[in-house]
Amino acid sequence: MKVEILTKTENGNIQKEIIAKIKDLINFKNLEPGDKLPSERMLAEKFGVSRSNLRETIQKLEFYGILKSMPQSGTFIENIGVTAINGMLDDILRLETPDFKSLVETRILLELKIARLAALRRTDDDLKEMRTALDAYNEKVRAGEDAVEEDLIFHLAIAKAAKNSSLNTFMLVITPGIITNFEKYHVCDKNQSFMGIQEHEDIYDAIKNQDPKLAKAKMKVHFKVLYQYCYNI
Amino acid sequence: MKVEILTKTENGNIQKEIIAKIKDLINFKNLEPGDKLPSERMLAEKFGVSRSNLRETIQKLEFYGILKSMPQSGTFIENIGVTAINGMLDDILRLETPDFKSLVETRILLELKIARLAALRRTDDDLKEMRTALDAYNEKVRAGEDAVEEDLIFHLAIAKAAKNSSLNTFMLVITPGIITNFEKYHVCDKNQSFMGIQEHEDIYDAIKNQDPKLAKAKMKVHFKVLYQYCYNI
DNA sequence: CAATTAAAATTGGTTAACCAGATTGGTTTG
DNA sequence: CAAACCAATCTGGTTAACCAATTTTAATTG
Repeated sequence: MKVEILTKTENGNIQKEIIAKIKDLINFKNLEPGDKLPSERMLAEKFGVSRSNLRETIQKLEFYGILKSMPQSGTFIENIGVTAINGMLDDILRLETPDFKSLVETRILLELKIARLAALRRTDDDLKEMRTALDAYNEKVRAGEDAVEEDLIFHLAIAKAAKNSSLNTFMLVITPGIITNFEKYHVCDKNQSFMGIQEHEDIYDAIKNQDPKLAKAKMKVHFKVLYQYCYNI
Repeated sequence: MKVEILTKTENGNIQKEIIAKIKDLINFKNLEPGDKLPSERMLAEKFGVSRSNLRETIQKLEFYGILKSMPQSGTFIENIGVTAINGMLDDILRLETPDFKSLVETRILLELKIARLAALRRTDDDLKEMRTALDAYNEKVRAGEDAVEEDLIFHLAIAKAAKNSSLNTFMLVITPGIITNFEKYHVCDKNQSFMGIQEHEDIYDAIKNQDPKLAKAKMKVHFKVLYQYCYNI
């Protein structure tokens, strides 16, 4: 029931080892925020790992805002306190690969908010894109074909209309794991797709009429089956 | 008002160019899901970029579940339809660096859900960790010192208790941007910290008593000031 | 002795060479 | 003729050499 996302299954362990060693370095050597880390070459040798692996790990910690590499200068500890850094590093080390349940739970949360925001912020162009996606979906379903992709496109169109780039990014990050599991466990069968037509139209209408409460409610209906399924798996 | 997160400010543009070229390749050469991409060396030359840049981009698309590299074998297109891939690639290309407003909006959404889940799922160990973090926070505030870090640790402890790894990851991803902006715009002044003591205690009590609704409500109170601030910036 | 400047060493980033394993095509063999 | 096998080749991953810019050091000069 594990999903390969947000963590590299391969280098994951070696990366975690490196992160732990960096944490030790910061604590043991009493490095303070703003201080410079030893050079990549030195650290790679000290840790007994390749420089490329070390660089990948540093990039990951840059992504989490803990380190910052300056070209031809060095890698620095971001200007947040050592307590916070320790807490975040512990969390990163403890992070597991999200299971399907986590993904679905999170997706529903995101999509409910997105529906609300989309109803509030959608432009006419957004609406047009949603309509196009929805038509493509309906056509596929009526033809009795698989429409998981078209479904996805519709939901991404809504996300775009919500005008929140963080939410958009998270939707994208979550999506592949969802799709893979859908296909693996055959979550979407034909019947559900047919029900989906009306549910999608309801969501679309609510967003069109700029009714955030209704949009969220209709999205909730849409996810009800998925929600229950996810909790019985 | 831009935050350096979720996108590399530097190689961002070159990466987007590469992604666009990969998209063209898939569409123009009619590559289907499951197909193998040309080798890294070939693509690097064809695109006129360095192999390392190409590899970084491929890893990013692997992260989004669009490509999959197999050692000593090749890079393959994941088994999702070409429509979905096009939609996702478009989205990735359009992704902006989240602004502060997006971050705060998303953080509040995540934290409200997290508070609810934590109240439902917290173990006694979780509670102990939260208590420790909270004590550290209170002490700092009462001493008149800055307590942004201790605040963060407390919130991360709640997130841990929510037992949802996706939500945990997203909190971590969002956090650095929030901290940076907090410091930049002096969001947290001493008065707010003092109010924070009671607010935090309320959240803690609700989670301790396993009252999800109250936990969410108290978290909402806690974020009210931030929310308003965020919408007036 | 202090200020200046130039050169040498150090830095992260990039490029090219190398590696082990998977793939492939042709050859051999039953 | 088909199946088994082996070597040449191609693959992503790794390592080492290289680059340009920065930082440090030391020599020079007023």
